Amino acid sequence: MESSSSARAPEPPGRRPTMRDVAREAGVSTALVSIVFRDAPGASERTRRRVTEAADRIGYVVDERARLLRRSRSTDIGVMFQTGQPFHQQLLDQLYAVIEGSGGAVILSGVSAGRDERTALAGLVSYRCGAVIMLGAGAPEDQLVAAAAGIPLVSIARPMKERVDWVSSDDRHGMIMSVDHLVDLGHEKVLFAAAEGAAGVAERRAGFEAAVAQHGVEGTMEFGGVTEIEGADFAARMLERDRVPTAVIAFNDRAALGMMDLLVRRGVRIPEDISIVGNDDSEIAGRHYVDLTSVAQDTRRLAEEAVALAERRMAPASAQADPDGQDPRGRTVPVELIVRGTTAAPRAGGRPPWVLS
Amino acid sequence: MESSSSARAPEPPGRRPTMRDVAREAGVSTALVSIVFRDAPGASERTRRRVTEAADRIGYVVDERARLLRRSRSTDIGVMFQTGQPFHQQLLDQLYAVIEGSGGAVILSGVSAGRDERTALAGLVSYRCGAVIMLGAGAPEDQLVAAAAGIPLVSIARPMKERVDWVSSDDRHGMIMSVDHLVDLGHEKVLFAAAEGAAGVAERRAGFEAAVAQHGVEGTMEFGGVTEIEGADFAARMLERDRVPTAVIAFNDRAALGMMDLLVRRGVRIPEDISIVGNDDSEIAGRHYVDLTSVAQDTRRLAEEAVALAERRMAPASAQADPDGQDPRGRTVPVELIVRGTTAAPRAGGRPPWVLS
DNA sequence: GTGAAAGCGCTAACAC
DNA sequence: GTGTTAGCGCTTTCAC
Repeated sequence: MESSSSARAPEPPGRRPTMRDVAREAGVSTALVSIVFRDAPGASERTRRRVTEAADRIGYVVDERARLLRRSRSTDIGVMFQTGQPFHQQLLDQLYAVIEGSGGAVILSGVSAGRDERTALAGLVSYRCGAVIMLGAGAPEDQLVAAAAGIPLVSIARPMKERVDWVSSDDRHGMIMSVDHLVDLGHEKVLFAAAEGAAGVAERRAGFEAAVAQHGVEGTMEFGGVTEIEGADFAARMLERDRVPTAVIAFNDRAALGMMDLLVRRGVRIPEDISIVGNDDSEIAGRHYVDLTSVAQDTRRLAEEAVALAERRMAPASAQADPDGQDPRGRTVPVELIVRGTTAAPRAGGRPPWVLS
Repeated sequence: MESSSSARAPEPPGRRPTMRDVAREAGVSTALVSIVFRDAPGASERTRRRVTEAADRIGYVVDERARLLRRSRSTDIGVMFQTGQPFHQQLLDQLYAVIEGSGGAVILSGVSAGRDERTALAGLVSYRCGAVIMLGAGAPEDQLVAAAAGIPLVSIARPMKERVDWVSSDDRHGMIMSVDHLVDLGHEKVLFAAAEGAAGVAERRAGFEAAVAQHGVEGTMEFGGVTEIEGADFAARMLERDRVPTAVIAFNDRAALGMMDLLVRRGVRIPEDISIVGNDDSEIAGRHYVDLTSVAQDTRRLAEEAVALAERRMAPASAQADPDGQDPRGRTVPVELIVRGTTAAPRAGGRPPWVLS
């Protein structure tokens, strides 16, 4: 009893069909089969059909390994992402769409607790990707460059210094829009719950400072973290004080969610007692029962720009778009403030002791 | 000005170093280099070091494509996962650990809005994985088998009928433990907010029915969904009724979270007014400000079993562990009930109208 | 331990 | 349009 195969696909004893088998079955040459499967010019419509039908009949599937090996200069794009990061997953979706939409292939490599960025990059290098797009890379630029062993790198959501291309949201402007919005509502004291070491911290701090200075309102920055639990802890600490701000800008939606969760449980009403602004506009922010005002990143655009950058570096040097040499390494993508239910004008004489007098 | 390379890695004019280059640099044969990089027997410790040092010097990285192509029977394991599914990401982490920990390689393929399971599988097939592990596959078994084109399939968290191996948590038992726990606390009327089409629904329903029958308590099943928003909607509908149960078992943690969120905002206290049990024990359930009683899945064990199954099918037919032919297709992994703060004894004459009289 | 040689399945250049 | 051919970089066998 044969128990090794679990499919009904017609499978000759152990061996997978190759192009040669297809050629024999269709009565043509292997070169023709190759042309058909590459969608290259040089075969009539009728032959094409004849070949694909023969391939289907014997269950042929093109062998990507051989294909890759042969066209030594690969145009596949490697993508390094952090497992469990919702935002990375959104970007992944977009990258798949952009790259595969234009006929390219993507090779994934995850970063997790037991698998660092160097390991992830090494895997990608061993597949000889034409370029690698990194989502939220954390390692120092030099290490990344070294691990990439000459393969061009593009970083999303993590600005780089000089040797790696990057594309990132306009965090500075997002922060300015957030402050503008809160000031428009009448808030006079705004708190930015920042983070440390996270992507875009510097830009957001700068934007915050510029905006509060411009409006002449009181702005303070504290550490609020990037996860739900850090946000919740931050909110708990905040409630222990004598005075609580009327408006808080969280570093991201996850932290905002944690804050909201704890505040609600403590009886603080949002937005009656306090206004909250998130960052990222993650999928959860839009849910009707969360309804969080947030700065939306344009993930589609981020993906597009990153792929464009990657393809530019993959292209042979002769085709480099910028012959002047000194091309900009970074690009910034516009963001948008999505106003939802967690922000409103501060209530005159709100509800002490929650509200800053 | 040379602007094509973004690394300082020593890179001979355009060409990447190959094994031959390493052999020349180290003054040995290519066969020896191959032995060293495969960790195969046949080289002295001294030679090994000489070779690896030479490789480092010229920046050699093994070419996985060629390697794969050459050893035609690949033992790489393909993993198909849904993007944006937190639980899949946890499994992914474990799979990486288990597979790479034992010297194997994993190839990822994501399923998202614009990329269906057939496409994801096709990608894996074209890389000639030795086996594919699917996380939460949704397509009908026949379609999956057809798309796999003869490559053995293993499904995690989605029981299959007969042609595909699977491993799944013991959902039935998890449900029984949940009901037992609530009954122990004194609840006499329990509601199961089930889902439709989700993995393990049948098992959970069966477990629920068996448990309530055994305890002689009143158990009802309704649709509660699998996402936060569905959970919140469910809770809203629940509150509109005259009588509200004292204990609810959510289909998963995400739905439980949505329920809790809405209930808290409406002033219902957990667990004073109502007890909630989740399923999955996702990372968020353990956070102190959520503190959700939940049925924990053993992701490590799920990964291990799946890999074992995959490796068994990859092995040549002669080595099949079960020569009797009729081997069990599915395996079940024990779960554990993690009791946290969202469950407690019902208060005598709770707080109408929330509590079922 | 070494070197030579065959070949994995495909692509691409060439002559027909 | 078609067939022939030479590798891509590696693994693996074999005689030395």
